[in-house]
Amino acid sequence: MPRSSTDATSAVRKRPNNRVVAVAYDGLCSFEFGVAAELFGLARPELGIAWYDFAVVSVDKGPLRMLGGMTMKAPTDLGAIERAGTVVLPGWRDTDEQPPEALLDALRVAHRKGARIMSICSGVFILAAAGLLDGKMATTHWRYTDKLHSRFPEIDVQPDVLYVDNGSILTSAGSAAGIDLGLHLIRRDHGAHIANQVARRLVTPPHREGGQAQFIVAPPSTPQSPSLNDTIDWIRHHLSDDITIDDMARHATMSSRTFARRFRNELGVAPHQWLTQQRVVRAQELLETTDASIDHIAQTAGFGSAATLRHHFHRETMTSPSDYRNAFRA
DNA sequence: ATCTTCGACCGCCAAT
DNA sequence: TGATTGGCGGTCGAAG
Repeated sequence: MPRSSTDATSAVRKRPNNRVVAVAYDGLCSFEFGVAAELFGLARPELGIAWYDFAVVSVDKGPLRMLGGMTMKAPTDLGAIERAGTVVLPGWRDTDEQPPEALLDALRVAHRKGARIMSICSGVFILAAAGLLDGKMATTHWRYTDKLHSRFPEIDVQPDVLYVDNGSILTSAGSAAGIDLGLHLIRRDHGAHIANQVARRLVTPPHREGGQAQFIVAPPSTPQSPSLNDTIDWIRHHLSDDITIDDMARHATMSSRTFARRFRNELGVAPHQWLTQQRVVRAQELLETTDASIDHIAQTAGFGSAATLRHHFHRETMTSPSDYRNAFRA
């Protein structure tokens, strides 16, 4: 699994800059913008924590036309981008149009000052134009991957992933993958428990919640078969048991070879690898919400020993279980 | 740190 | 004819 430079300690960052700025423009992609507003702009008092401070900045003077025929207004002070902790690029109106230099400058400054920048769908072309993706892995909507690759050959385009996390530069595929990437960021900031509550409010499919892998592979390209979904639910309810591929295949009433193949096609990871990711997520939740010992959590999450838990935990999150607990259970 | 064992994964291919 | 299935075996990595 490819790994690239990342701010591995982001999970234990001390005083996060929680200002999130979404970049609007004439011809705004309404859905992608809506994803950003919903995830970061909706007040969530029920979580009992300080949520993000969400703002919108436009590169064009209003009124801005939005996809769907509405118009909106937004302030145009691009300085807000340079002060943001997180910048969201919710698409771009035309992948062939060079974004305004003022915007690219603001993004470069923000990046230099440590801000995270995430793109949804065609928003990746803005990051690319700013040169912030050179030598890095990135993704976008499958309709644009070829164009992105030919226009920016120095970018390592990943066509088959939901999103790519380079630490401070994050890109996501088709519109809805922006939700997955946003949840991934929220998980980095606030832990799996909070992120799962947000996901539940959004009613997104649970198996897309994933772990903290930097690299989440493609969503289903074929219609999901009901038996596979049933089996996935079954596995999620039996994480603490010893489950082999044969057990899974038997539950799905398929041969193990066919099960493994179908599983990989639909979820993008091999069955056991996915199982391990789910177990790490379970361990994260237990670390955040209980005072149980690491040993006990390891057993409950289905790992044979605390050493095994630590091994996989570190691989997925780049931190140790106890550091993780300290960061999210203050 | 190193070794052994065992299961997972995946390419290949024949059968359906 | 093309797509799907499932068995085989080599390789790799996890677990202890």
